[in-house]
Amino acid sequence: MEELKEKLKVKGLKLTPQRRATLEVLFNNQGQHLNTEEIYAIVKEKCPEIGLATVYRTLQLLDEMGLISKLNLDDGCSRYEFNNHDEDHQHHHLICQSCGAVIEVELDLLDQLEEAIEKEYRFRIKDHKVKFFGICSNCD
Amino acid sequence: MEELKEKLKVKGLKLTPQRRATLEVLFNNQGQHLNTEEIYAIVKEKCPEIGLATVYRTLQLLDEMGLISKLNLDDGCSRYEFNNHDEDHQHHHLICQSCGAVIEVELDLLDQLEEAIEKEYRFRIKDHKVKFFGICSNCD
DNA sequence: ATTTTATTTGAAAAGGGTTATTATTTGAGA
DNA sequence: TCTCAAATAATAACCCTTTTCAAATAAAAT
Ligand SMILES: [Mn+2]
Ligand SMILES: [Mn+2]
Ligand SMILES: [Zn+2]
Ligand SMILES: [Zn+2]
Repeated sequence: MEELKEKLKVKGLKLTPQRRATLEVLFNNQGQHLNTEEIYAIVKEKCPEIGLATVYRTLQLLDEMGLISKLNLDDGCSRYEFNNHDEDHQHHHLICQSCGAVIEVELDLLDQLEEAIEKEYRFRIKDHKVKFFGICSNCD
Repeated sequence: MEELKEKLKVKGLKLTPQRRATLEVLFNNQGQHLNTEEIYAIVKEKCPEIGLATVYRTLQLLDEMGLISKLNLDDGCSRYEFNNHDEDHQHHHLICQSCGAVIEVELDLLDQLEEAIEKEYRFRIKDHKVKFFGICSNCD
């Protein structure tokens, strides 16, 4: 939360109750992948006067600032999750093609691939998004 | 094209000129990542009577059949590319955060990670989508 | 504490990619 | 050729997201 305040100040932006509350919802729901409507519903509990447009704007802002990540599950809406600073990279996702479950993968194991890319393509990697599709243990 | 005919027949679906033409456009524009409107415009050259809704339906169908792949670049629309059967997996993409360039990566190098996932999570991997974000050599 | 000012907000409208509807056409097997 | 389920074109509807704009407000200046 202090980090949010600092990053906002640098850009001349304000720390509002709405922004604070929205970030708190993401922080308190780690491991889930909530869409904007779901986040809106939860934020309203603590911040009943907030508007849906503000939630959209805030999520966009928090994503640009790197505090949260957007996730696309091809279900017609954007989903978000809190960026845990303990992990140095965004974690990977396993998506079950049978039941739709989304599983978090803590393993990174991309160092070899990233090194090869940086060398071969002279591309400086800042971030990545990795999704694996298949059948989860419950469905197998 | 023969593969399309076979896969359609299995499901009791028809091989129409519209489907044929749409797949040909993707085949003839490999290396690009066209959105639906762009594909529609090109298909119209050979198939002027085709409707936009048919292009949407066909791209969805070809994606489900595994003949093409959908790509999300967070620019408000879906993009597609032909699945080259020479590659056994979908290739990775490098996305420049400065100029927006999209670069194809032929290296796979995910075997180690995929093996670890199959073992540790008992998840049978069928496919993957991997995007790297950073700065390309032109912008660096 | 008061004033100032650029930023932010809520409500509602607009936007825009995608999907659904429906009457008509058509591919492909009999 | 006949038959019929599947596909199409045109258009309306859908729905997630962004924009608009007047009012409110955080935060710096006084
Ligand atoms: Mn996650
Ligand atoms: Mn590609
Ligand atoms: Zn499953
Ligand atoms: Zn670039």
